[in-house]
Amino acid sequence: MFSKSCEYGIRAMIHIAQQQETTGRVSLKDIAREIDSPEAFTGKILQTLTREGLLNSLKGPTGGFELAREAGKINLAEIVLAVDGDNLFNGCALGLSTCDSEKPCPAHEKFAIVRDELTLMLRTSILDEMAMGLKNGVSFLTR
Amino acid sequence: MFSKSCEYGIRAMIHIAQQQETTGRVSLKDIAREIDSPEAFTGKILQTLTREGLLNSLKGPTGGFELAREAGKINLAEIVLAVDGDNLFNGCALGLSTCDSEKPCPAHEKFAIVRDELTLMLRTSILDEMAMGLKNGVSFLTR
DNA sequence: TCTATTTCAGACAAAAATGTCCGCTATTAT
DNA sequence: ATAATAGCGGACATTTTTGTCTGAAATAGA
Repeated sequence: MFSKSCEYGIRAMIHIAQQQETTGRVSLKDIAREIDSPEAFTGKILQTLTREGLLNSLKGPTGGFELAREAGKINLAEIVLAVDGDNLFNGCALGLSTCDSEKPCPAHEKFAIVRDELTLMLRTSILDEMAMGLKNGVSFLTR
Repeated sequence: MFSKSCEYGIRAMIHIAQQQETTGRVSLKDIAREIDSPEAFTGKILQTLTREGLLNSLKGPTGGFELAREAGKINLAEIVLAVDGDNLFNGCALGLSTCDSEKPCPAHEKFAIVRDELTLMLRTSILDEMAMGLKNGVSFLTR
């Protein structure tokens, strides 16, 4: 569904949202440890998220990452788009480049419905709600 | 969403379903040409589908592939499962190995709903209906 | 200023997915 | 029988994804 990079990216964003409320900026080392991901590789993904405007970063001691906007205004769809691009949202399920409602593939109609629901679900999955769940012990990020 | 292998596999199965009604067995060469896929690679995927019991194959002149069951009794979920495995149906959206309703990831609840709908959509996408759409010019497999 | 810390950038490495090639086997037709 | 055809199996090649390493740049604190 999502690439490994995207999985790490989402987990990192949720962790940052939950962590920065109490401790401010979060370091790569802390993030990688908490979400159980390879540190250097996660660094690359956080760079991407920073370039895409979803994170701010600061170098040096006390440096680290923080959300570029408040956690109530960032949703999963943005993160997926930033890391994996728009293929999940726009691409044909069967990989056809010409598939649209004018010239649909055999799965187009049914697939469009599910994809729209997936898109909606991602757009309505807000970081602060997920961070809240983590804090309350309702959900977990441990593998 | 699906791997390239899976996209080719689905397109091949739909083409076979539509083609075999009139011409019987369908050759790899014909399939690869019609669904615009690399021939040798597609051959590997058809071997998998044959091993998984979704296709029958026959060697030699007049050989080729045919559906192992009638097209009305094969759905997309079976093809996806045969080629890509069960990760799409069972795996955690964030890649956590421990994620379930007991110890859910922050996206578990919302994601489960969409995934169930995707599963249902795949189960109710039947080969003969899609083959029909192709034959009637309602849908297309050309890239 | 000097040092320690932390992110950034680019090169490099390993693994997985995608794709190719070739000889073998089974089957059909002559 | 023999030749031609078409799928099978395994090795090999390429590309993409995933992951690592190193040195540079920026920043904070002593």
